[in-house]
Amino acid sequence: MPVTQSDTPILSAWETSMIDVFVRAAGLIGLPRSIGEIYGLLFCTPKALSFDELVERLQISKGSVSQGLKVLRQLGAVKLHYVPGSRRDHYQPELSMKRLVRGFIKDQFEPHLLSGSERLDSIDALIEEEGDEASRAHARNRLGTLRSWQQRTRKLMPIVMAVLGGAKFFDKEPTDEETII
Amino acid sequence: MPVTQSDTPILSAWETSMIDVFVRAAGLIGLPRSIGEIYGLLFCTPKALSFDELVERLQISKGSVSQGLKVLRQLGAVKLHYVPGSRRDHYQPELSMKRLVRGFIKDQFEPHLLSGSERLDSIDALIEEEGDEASRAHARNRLGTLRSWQQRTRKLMPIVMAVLGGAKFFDKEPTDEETII
DNA sequence: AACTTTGTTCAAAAAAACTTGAACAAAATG
DNA sequence: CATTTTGTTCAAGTTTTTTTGAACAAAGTT
Repeated sequence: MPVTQSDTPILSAWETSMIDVFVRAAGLIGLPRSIGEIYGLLFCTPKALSFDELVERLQISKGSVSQGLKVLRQLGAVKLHYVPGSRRDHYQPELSMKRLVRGFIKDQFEPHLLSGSERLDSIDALIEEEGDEASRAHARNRLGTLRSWQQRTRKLMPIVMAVLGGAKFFDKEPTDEETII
Repeated sequence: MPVTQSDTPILSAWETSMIDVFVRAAGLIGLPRSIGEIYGLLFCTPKALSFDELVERLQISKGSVSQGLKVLRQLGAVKLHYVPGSRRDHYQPELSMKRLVRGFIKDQFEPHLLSGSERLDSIDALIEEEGDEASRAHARNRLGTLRSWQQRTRKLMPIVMAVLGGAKFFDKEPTDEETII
């Protein structure tokens, strides 16, 4: 008889499905599968989970869990939860969409926007080395378009955060507030 | 003497830098380098470019250009531009940020949101197979959170589009309108 | 202090994504 | 209709990203 994984399934059907949702969502924003799995399982589970429990229930390596939790902590997507009588770190998911989005923007988006501004300035300089004035004029014009896109993106962020924060500037129907914002 | 690529550089310094900006931006939204290069070069160039010109100036394969343009067309990020007296297709970049963002959302985002709704419904069913009521209650609660996130994401999109459309709901200082919206 | 527990690091392996180029299809030209 | 032009497709090759697991560090126990 061949060695099978285990007789008791480690994840229930609904947990597997819900984790799948998070794996896909992770892919959508450019994060690896394992990170989706970790956050997903934490999201499914009522109590805080330890490092080992994540390794065992998800059947992924310690390395993946370690690096995955590191990223999730950086993003503010998981919180350390002290469990009396245990030396292990226990983790709970951040459930506030606003905080999740803010963490993602701060960590993955803003840095690129910032370095983008500097790059645009250096392109500005390069354009002046261009041969004829007609070319320079066109190049400057396009650079201007790019700068306007950057500005608009920057203005958008606070608005997004405001909307996620529960402000209902544009709501047509009232939202039910039984769940966490 | 070894064979060098060419004596005349195919791209100027500012073009290379600006294309680099688009390559990074492409990476940020999960699109391959080659697509960033193609859109970037079109963005830099005053006149419409043909398939062959893209292959030659970017020094990438026909396959990459073909597939890249296919995706860019789907996204509405490039437009076919008829050039009299030429059988070749010529391409120009979409310069409206609003249209670019709409194309991206419609093509890459909405489908996932939609299929997401169906998935959530099927999870709902799976939850009822769960053993004890306490577990089911928690699972339902989390599913509710997920649904609220989805709703909020959906509500956000029209607001984003409105802001990019030039509406200035939240502006503090007036924007200069010399460049394309 | 020796041992155990807990978690991190990082080189190598595996998997996924991207690019290439040759073969092919479609349409225009002579 | 044979030929050339133009662009697509897709299997194979390349590069990048992700995962693994063994070695290691840090801190707690006995």
